[in-house]
Amino acid sequence: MSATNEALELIRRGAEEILADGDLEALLNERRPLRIKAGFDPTAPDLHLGHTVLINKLRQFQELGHEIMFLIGDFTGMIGDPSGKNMTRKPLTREQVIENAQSYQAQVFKILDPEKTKVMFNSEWMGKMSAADLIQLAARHTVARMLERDDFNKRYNGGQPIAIHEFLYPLVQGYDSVAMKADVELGGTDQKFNLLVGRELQKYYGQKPQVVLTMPILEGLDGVQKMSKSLNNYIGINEPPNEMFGKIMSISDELMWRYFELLSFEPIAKIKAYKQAVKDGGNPRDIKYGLAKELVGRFHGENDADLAMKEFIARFRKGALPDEIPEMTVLVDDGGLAIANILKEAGLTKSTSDSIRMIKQGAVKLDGERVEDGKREMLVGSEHIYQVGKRRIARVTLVG
RNA sequence: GGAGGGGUUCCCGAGUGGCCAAAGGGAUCAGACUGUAAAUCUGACGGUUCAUCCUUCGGAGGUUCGAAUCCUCCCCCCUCCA
Repeated sequence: MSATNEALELIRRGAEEILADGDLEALLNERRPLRIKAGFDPTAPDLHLGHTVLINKLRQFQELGHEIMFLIGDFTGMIGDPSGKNMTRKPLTREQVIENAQSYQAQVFKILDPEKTKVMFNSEWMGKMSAADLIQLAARHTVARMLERDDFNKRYNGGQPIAIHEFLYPLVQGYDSVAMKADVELGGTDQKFNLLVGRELQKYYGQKPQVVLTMPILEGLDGVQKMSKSLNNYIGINEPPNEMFGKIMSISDELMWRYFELLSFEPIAKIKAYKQAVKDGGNPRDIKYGLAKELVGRFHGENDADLAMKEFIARFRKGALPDEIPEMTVLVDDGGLAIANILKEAGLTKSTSDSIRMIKQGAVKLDGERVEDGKREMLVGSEHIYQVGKRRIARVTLVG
């Protein structure tokens, strides 16, 4: 396989769409570091694995020796991107933008090599643009074409307001490509329209139109809806190793392959081999261990990943207690307190009713022994390990 | 401004005077099983002094022995017309 073909295979991995694929091949054949652009709204500083799909792709380009331009849309952030939203988003203040941008970088450099990443801000050129320039830019696009964009279309037909400045957003994003002389721009599938505007504008400004590469939106833990914080089906990249490991192990065996494709750096051939192994009767669990270890290792280091795996096996396969059990004290008024109440006070259950339900279901253990009677009183001064289900554990001391 | 439809427990959604703490689904949690916090099956899912009593069905009043269900006013959302 030629170097170009090898690169193409890597770049195409997981990609939803590449426009135009032929252009990409031609670019790669130029044998020079390509200028790869990806823009980020400085709004969400709390990244989860879903966000990393795109960043991983950037990293692949980086490894192939291309120049990554990480664009922070500080100027556009002050406008507010309406993509995929049905409502006009409220703009950010200058301070928020700067703060978010820094937090962004700290997280992104867990994947990208900071030495080889150029961080740019679009206020650099947009801030200098005159009103006349802007109107000229706006003249490059028609209302009808803007209305082709799905979300604009829906809102327009649905009688929802579209503010004029929202039309400017794709134009500004497109102009960024001009200012940056981008060879390739990456974005989520929801960004496709905006990315294509970049091609149009580059042509107008006498540049070769950028190749547009869109990446799919990653499904969350449920395997159906997109990963997002508000749906609470996400794995945050700043989550503690044990938590992250457990969450990855909790995805379905089927979803695991999707995560391999989009999140793992293992070569495709190896993933194919895994699939075959499972087909031949191998245990998908063991392969999932590998995925969990790789991802935890990426964000916390190999050591922590090893520890997380050991703890997972000990706890969930062998039913052992975790290494570190949170300690807490519960204040008791008169000598003793019923177990049901202790669980509630210790925060192991939501309410006394919840405690009673859990006990009924056989979920509660006291020093490893199943609790049958929630009314049983424990005395002041006693110290025991209370457990609700497999995951909620605390060493509770009663004090008077 | 006019006409109509609607706001129910985390979400969707049934319920039109007592059998309603409120069907069903989703999410969640637990148990069993297991090859994993997969899959599957079972159960729980307002609070409490737990076979009791209390608080919930947009808000405030009212009718009634009794209301999520009927009446009055108010707030919010949607559809059609102007």
